[in-house]
Amino acid sequence: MKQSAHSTLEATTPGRSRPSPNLLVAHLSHFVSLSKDDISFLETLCEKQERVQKAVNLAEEGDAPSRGFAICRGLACRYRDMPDGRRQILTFLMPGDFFGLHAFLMKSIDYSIIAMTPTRLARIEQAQLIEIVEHHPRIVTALWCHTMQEAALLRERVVRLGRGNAHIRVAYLFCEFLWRYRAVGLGEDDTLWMPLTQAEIADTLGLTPVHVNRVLQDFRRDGVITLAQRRLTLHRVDRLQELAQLNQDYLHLTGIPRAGERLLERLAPSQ
Amino acid sequence: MKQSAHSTLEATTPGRSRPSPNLLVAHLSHFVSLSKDDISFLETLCEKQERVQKAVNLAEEGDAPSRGFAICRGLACRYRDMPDGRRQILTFLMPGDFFGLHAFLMKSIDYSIIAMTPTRLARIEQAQLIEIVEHHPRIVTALWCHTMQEAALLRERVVRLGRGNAHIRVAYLFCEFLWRYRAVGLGEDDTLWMPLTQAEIADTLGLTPVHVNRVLQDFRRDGVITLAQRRLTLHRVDRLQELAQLNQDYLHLTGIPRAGERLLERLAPSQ
DNA sequence: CGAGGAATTGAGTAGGTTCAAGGCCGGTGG
DNA sequence: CCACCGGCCTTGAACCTACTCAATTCCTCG
Repeated sequence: MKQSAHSTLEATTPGRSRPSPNLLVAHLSHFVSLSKDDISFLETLCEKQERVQKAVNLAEEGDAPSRGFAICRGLACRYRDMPDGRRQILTFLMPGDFFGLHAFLMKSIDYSIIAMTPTRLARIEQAQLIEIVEHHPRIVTALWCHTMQEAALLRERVVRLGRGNAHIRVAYLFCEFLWRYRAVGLGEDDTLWMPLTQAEIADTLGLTPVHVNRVLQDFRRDGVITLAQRRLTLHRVDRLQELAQLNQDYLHLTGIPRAGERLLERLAPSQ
Repeated sequence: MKQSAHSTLEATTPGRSRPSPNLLVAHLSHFVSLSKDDISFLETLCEKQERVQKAVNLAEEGDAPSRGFAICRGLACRYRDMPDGRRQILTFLMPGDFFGLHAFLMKSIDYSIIAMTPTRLARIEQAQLIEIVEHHPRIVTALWCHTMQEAALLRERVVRLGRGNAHIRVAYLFCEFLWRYRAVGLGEDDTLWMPLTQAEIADTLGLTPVHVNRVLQDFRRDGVITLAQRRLTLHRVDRLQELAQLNQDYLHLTGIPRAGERLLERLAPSQ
């Protein structure tokens, strides 16, 4: 029942006809359907984007959390440096992702954030956070869902690192990228932008660059992927997905259940 | 600056003189100071406790999320079964922990929960959740912090699984137990209740029972720990902590920063 | 006292690391 | 236009940590 639910990857966008061109809207709309007002608020957010070069640190371990951001373009990651010089990449921040909105509850953050490519982000000031909480309850709900999704992604990571071999881990990472890109309307077919170097993949999956390289060779030899010039094509997505042991909707994109909606309406009436 | 911050373990209870006998109160008080009203609400919650035997499943992967709970006594865990019969334990639910309160935002849960020992829990009905949101803003805030703490614990897990060898992982697990127990006022000295079997430790850390056994032998030989009859004593906590590469306050127990308090007051006035 | 789960120990194996060298490719400067 | 440089990728060989399989002992509990 559970383990066998490995069906084909689908870009599921329940309650939405087609993904919005604005990636924040596209992402959050998976969780809750937003009002016109919500949408235009998010679009306004994206008007003044900040450009950040590759390899620039957006935050450092130990910092007091500062303002929040939303990623409009590019790729960033949370990571942790180890005493011996190695590092572990924790999570990726992709277009449509938010971060730092809950961080004001912590005195310091336990990870650093770095831009892995040239990146554009929309800063979210306190004033705007307040505006969201006071006037955009559906965005608040969607951001909750976003937080739960992040936690779910971390759990998947733990499972792969704890019980998966190198091939499973790499397959998982590629599927994660494909699914998350599709969730915001990027990566139509099975080809996607994969800006990570093999060393960065290794840092993500707890492997060495050398071994990542060998796994990739295997996948290429088997005709499962093509990867060159930062473009990754997944032929045989089904095979990869099965290898990665991913089940449908692991991103929890199918919206909140009926009971949850009723409860929410009770807690925070939307109109 | 950051990496070298490995000082000695301390049971830090900022803003609170001594931990409350009620473990929910003790836990949440680390994040926000609760009012008398908040405290008596939590105490009332614990009056009708549900007893659950060892090895009983509290939830199954794929289930629609049901009611929430708080753990009053015992130990439970979230876990995931693998297709090949192995399993990965994701997180531990210890006395003072809450779960299922945000789950109503998801259509199904991606993990199972099982009681690892005889456990007592306080069920949290929807009505009570509503009461919390409407009348206990400080509890709401503390529950947010609790969620962030859970995410931080998952990140630590990823780091250990990704970049730590077996010794580091075991050392980390023991430190996590000690710190979390201390956070709710259990485990005064360096001795604590460790109900996990070696197989369960293995399932947590992505190892085999055999290898866990060998690591434990090493630690015993070096006089770092004593472990027998489910009682674990950490002599040389400092050594373990250094091995585990844990920095101070990784549980984020030192309360929310001033700026966060002001923001919260603005968003949800506490009186 | 018996039974079954848990812990322990040994020996052989394998997946991934380490170290090291060489090749590819894009960018830069003369 | 070409030569050089540096980052990234690739490949080989030796090594090592942790796994596998299997047998034995220890505990605990009925």
